Amino acid sequence: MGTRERRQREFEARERLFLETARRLIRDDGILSLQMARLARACDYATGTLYQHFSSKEDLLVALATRRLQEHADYFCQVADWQAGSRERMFALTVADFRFARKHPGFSRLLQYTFTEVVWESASEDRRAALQRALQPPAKAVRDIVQQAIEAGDLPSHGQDAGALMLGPWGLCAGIQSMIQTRGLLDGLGISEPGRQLYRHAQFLLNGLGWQPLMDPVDDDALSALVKRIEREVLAVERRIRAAEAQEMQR
Amino acid sequence: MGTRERRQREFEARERLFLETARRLIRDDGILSLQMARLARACDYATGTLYQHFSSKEDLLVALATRRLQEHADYFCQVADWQAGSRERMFALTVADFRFARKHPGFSRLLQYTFTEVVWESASEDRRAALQRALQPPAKAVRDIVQQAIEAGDLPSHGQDAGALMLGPWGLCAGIQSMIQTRGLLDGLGISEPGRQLYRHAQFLLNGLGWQPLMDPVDDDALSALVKRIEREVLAVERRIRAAEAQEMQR
DNA sequence: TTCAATGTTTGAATACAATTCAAAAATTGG
DNA sequence: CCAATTTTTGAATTGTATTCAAACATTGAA
Repeated sequence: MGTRERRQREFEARERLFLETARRLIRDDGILSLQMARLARACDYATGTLYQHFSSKEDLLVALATRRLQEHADYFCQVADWQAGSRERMFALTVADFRFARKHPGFSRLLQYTFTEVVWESASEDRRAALQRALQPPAKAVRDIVQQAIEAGDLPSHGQDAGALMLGPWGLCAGIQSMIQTRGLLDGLGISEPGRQLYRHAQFLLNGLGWQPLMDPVDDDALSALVKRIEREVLAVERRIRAAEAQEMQR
Repeated sequence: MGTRERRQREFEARERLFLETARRLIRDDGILSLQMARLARACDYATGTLYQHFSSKEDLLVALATRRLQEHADYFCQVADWQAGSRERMFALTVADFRFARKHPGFSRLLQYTFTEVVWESASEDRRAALQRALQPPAKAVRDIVQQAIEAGDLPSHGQDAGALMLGPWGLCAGIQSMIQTRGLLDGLGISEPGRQLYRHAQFLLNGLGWQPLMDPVDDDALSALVKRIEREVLAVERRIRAAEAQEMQR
């Protein structure tokens, strides 16, 4: 008797409904104006029901970030599987991350907000753990690229493990993206074309790590060509995901 | 008749009182439990008076971040004046930033929170502009180091201006620090000693930029010695600042 | 089928702070 | 000294997150 399982499935479906609706509300009106009561109403449930799923608003935000991160992660993992040299694939992650942020600006802001003490510490331990779990596949994808690069002789290990080596490219990307997010910040510092700068510095760092083949980050033509090539591939991946999503919708 | 000026001075003094008290309250109880009414009471003023200074709680947080940034900036500018090679000075900024974050963990979290859409966009235009102004001196200090390095032949300009070149080291530092801030995040990814990793990757990036003299970031002894040396100098600067502050207190 | 026990949903009530604003107090200038 | 003006006050207002007692639904034993 699958009553318990059915219940469980229904509960999960309702949670997805809440999260998807929250996402839509945030996309339309911003994080600032998300209200628990409105969200519940928009899903035709009472406020209290929402609290069966999420212990607080912050808890919901972390859950939302986790869900979006999973999509981001799929995207990421597929980029990592791209048939190309290890350095190109590593760089492609930076491009993918940047483009994802461009395409879903709300998500990047939500993630930035999520990792803030105020939100992170107000969420439940379970939600934090779930987000950490969602972080594992993309982290593994990156680590694998690093590992393969070491094994192929493209990257000297420097006596470090793959996790340590990936922190730099990841941190660089996250840091610059976060600056880009903050309206007016880079303009105020007189820095233009931040996306281009991100790409350049990612290449500078890979050069510094001795990741072969070295590339001249200020050879704009070569860099643009590479980004274009990656975008073609990334777009293809995106289309595949979108198709898979559409199929799931139909079910 | 200096009545107006006196008023002005008193108003500014009161604002400082509010900000210093807010800082203390946040240090003791965290950002989460800062309450406008409590803060006003702690300063022996009515809630309404607080709103003469700050248009909202977020406005106050941005003002607070600005004030702390100014201290950070002094620290920074003095590090930049340190008598040493351009590369050592550039790296010293990373060390200074990391140590400042260690010493004032609340500040780093506040800054992270400040640049979040939720806070940044809720603050008044004036406060945002003030924060941007406070960012100019440290930005100039960094730019100057880059500029001097180019002029001294330590760093190829790559046809880029100093602002563009500093974005990488700055972003790397900000990104990794932000990850360190989020409790459990790096542990969950199996990354240990993140401070050490930050230093290493900063060096990798400087190497990638071709900033002379190149250094081996995984020569732990050399790196530790350099950090120790910088800490000695940085500590000296800190003491000088602390002395200046004490003097100001007496006035 | 019936019914007590158990679990779930509801939304009005509660709680909590941020923000406002009318009245009181202080200051100014004539 | 006083009327006009500015500043301060803190209780009232407002907006929302969160709770919880009552209503409703489900289950499984008799």
